Amino acid sequence: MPRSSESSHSEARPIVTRFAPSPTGYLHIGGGRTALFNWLYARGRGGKFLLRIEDTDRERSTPEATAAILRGLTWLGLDWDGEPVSQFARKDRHAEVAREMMARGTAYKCFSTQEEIAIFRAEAEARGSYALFQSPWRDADPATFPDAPFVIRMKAPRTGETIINDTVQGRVVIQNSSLDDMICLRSDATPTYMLAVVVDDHDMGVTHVIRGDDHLNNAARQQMIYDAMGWEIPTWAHIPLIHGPDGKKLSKRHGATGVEEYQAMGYPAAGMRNYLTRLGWAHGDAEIFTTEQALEMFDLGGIGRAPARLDFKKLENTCGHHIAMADDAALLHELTAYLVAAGKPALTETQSALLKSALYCVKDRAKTFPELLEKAHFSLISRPVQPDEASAKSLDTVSRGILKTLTPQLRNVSWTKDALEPILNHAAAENGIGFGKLAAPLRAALAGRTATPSVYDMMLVIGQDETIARLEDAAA
RNA sequence: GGCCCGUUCGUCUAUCGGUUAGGACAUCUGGUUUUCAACCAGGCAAGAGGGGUUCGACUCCCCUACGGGCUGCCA
Repeated sequence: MPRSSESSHSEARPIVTRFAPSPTGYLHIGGGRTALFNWLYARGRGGKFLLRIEDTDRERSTPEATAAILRGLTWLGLDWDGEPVSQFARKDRHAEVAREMMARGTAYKCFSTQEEIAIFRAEAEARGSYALFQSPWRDADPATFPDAPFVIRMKAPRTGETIINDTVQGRVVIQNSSLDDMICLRSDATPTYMLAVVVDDHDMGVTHVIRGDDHLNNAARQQMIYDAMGWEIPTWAHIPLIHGPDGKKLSKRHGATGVEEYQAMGYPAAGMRNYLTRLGWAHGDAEIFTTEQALEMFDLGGIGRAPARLDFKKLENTCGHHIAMADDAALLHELTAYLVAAGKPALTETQSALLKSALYCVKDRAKTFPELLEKAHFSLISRPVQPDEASAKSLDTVSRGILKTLTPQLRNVSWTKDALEPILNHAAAENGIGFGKLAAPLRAALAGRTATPSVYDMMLVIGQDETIARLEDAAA
């Protein structure tokens, strides 16, 4: 089975993908990647990307979780077509399909109670074997039906095999004898996941089901429903889950698992998209690319079959490239959103303006927003500058003396690097020190830090008056 | 237990029977330097193990080991 054959469907039909999370918590990073793959595949081909909230589990579904998932997707820059579909709202349609399956003879009423099933399983276990539950009602005469609650079960074929032609996993053969008659409609007439997902995907016109490979086995059961209804089977693409650095399934103990946590840590969305796209997918040697390029390149054939591990170092590196590539205005805008997400104080107008003019000399040095802010610290502070412990050491008596004689020379110069350079070089030479020795107290005076952008850049960004004032403060 | 999927440098991966097994991140060394970075040059580093098939296997088949998933009136 050649993996390159992406679709058995006609190329003319527009592609429709979907992301279908259950609203039981925040958007997991793995879910975010699944959504991203679906989005890239559809959007890159002029197709539609739909959103469906699988809220049939009324116990665990919450509107807060739905809101968090939508926020997470929005932050990642993934937009969906139309309104999100509530699966629960479609329960009547699901029940209707279950009844139609009965009419077609591909489903039946089962009156076995949960207790009976539990006993059946316990007995099998006691014998040391494992047996699928076989309902005695599968071929029962309706005349014998009791007046009791029932579920509707799929009348699944007991022999033969079901073949999943998966774009990622290849040809997967499941023996029908290993599958039981799954419940489609519960005794309270609500649908199970297995039924609902098939009905909804069919009704929504989904052409490509791209989801985690924890659903690979489920695909066989779902395909049976497609067959039972005579519906066209979508193209399957079961992608491996993301694992933690230790190779185990990604969980809380590995650190952040929620997409919004990454926003709060200060990773730019574009970098996150790039990293997540490359995690488990490759296109030759392409590493750093824009979303437009990703849209252009993304294909199902490039998805690997092995689970990938999250690597924060590479995430940071990727994000660093994207911060450096970003447009200043856009970067400032995202930085502002980051401050909100991280619960940090917003920038004043003055700070925003100065930070924006400082971006050119800090953005290619930062991998995250906190780092960017730290590098740009000099542009955000106001006098008097409070030097940190390390930088204070370079403001000794000798250095202050040098600053004292240097400062007046800065009053009547044009404020350009070309004009400033000879003055600072001369000051260093005059005092018999290297430029590095002079730069240290300047950094302390201008930024209160030892690690800063170039002293020239800082001087140019904060301007002549502020520079002189800060130097005078430090020299005093 | 049964069934299904997976396994290339530490990590993400390229390779789709013939390559000195390539790139990126990380790491190490050197260079540049005004601190931190960035940047430049270079180094280290991989086909889980065992059987086949073949003139030739990372690539195809089988077994084993390890990892993951499913096996619910959860999704």
